[in-house]
Amino acid sequence: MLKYALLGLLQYNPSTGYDLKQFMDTSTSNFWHAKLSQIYITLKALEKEGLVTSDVQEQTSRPDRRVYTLTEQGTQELDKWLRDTNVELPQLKDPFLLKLFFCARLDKESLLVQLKLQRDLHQKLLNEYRTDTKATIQNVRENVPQLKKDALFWGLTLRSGELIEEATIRWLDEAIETINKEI
Amino acid sequence: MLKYALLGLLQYNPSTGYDLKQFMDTSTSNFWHAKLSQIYITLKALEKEGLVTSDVQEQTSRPDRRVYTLTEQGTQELDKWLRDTNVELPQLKDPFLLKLFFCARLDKESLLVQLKLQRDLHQKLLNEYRTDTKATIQNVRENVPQLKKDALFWGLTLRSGELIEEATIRWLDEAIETINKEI
DNA sequence: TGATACATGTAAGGGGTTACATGATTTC
DNA sequence: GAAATCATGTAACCCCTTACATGTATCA
Repeated sequence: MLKYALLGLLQYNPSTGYDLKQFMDTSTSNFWHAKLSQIYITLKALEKEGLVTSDVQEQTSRPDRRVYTLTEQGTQELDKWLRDTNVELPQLKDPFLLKLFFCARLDKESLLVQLKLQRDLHQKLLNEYRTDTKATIQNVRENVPQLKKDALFWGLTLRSGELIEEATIRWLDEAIETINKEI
Repeated sequence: MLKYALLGLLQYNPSTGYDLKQFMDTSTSNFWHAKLSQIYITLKALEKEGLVTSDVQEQTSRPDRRVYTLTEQGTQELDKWLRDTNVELPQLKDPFLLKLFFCARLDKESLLVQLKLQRDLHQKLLNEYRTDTKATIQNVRENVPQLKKDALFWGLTLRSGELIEEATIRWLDEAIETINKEI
């Protein structure tokens, strides 16, 4: 799947692994993330498959940059993936919910501390979505005409994050209330 | 993390790997899942760590059952994990959102088909939560007094699923409308 | 007659994390 | 003087998925 994230990002600009990591961290991190080491490995594999090419830009005081470019074949692979319908739901893994499932063993105070901390973290993320992320996308929409349509879709994924964070915060408030009443 | 899922489930009953798989599929699958092969491997590792013990129950017309039991040390490990506060948000990976991020490349019709299919899948899951899953938990709450407190927490994780599915469906409706209007 | 449930496991390979290695430049 | 930024990569390890291997009993 990282494969497609990289192909997708490379359609905008030829980039180094380092660039792609930065871009992911500020755009897809909400629903997709990767470590630099894995990005380098995957880029190498994509080149072997002929989906990207790379050339080295020499630098003096920095390590040389290996810049990857999407090939025609890579573009086709990306399009094929986009058309291929997801017929299943994402199988998410959420360590916090797993823990909560077994929390009958835990004392009330620790429990409330953990729920409130999660609430804070989600609230912070939601605020970030509503300010920074929103502004970044708005900026592209207004100032980079050739990415206007892309920005619409980025906005949809952002809106998903916003609605899910709102729901999560409401749930945590409800859970805190339940615990306070019933334990 | 699967480690803790298994320790947590074993607190209720000594079980085989097969049993644990069944149990996970009907209780935690919403936020944690695993393949049988991985469960067998992890149980073996837990036994090596001294967190569970196993004994074999011979059967005639079926393969023998290897029944795992939580040890005192295992119980302590589980409690330690429960008390250990999650100071970060879950790093979720959602292939559908990743794809949507790049969907400016896709034609409107395919796009709408994919969004509507996702909507159906999420609606089905939500219905399941509201009927089957809810009933199962309610049943334990009313008929198994020693698990009444546990059932409260199971209910909280179910409620999280319900709220998130509702939010997701609302988001998909909104997205479909946006696409219809703006593309 | 074929699928499903029961029941356990191994092997190969993919994907991901953490740690290690290097090293100049810029910023605090 | 220390930390962050830029920049690439390897190695070890862990977790997970898919496929393979085995075999009876029951249900449709």
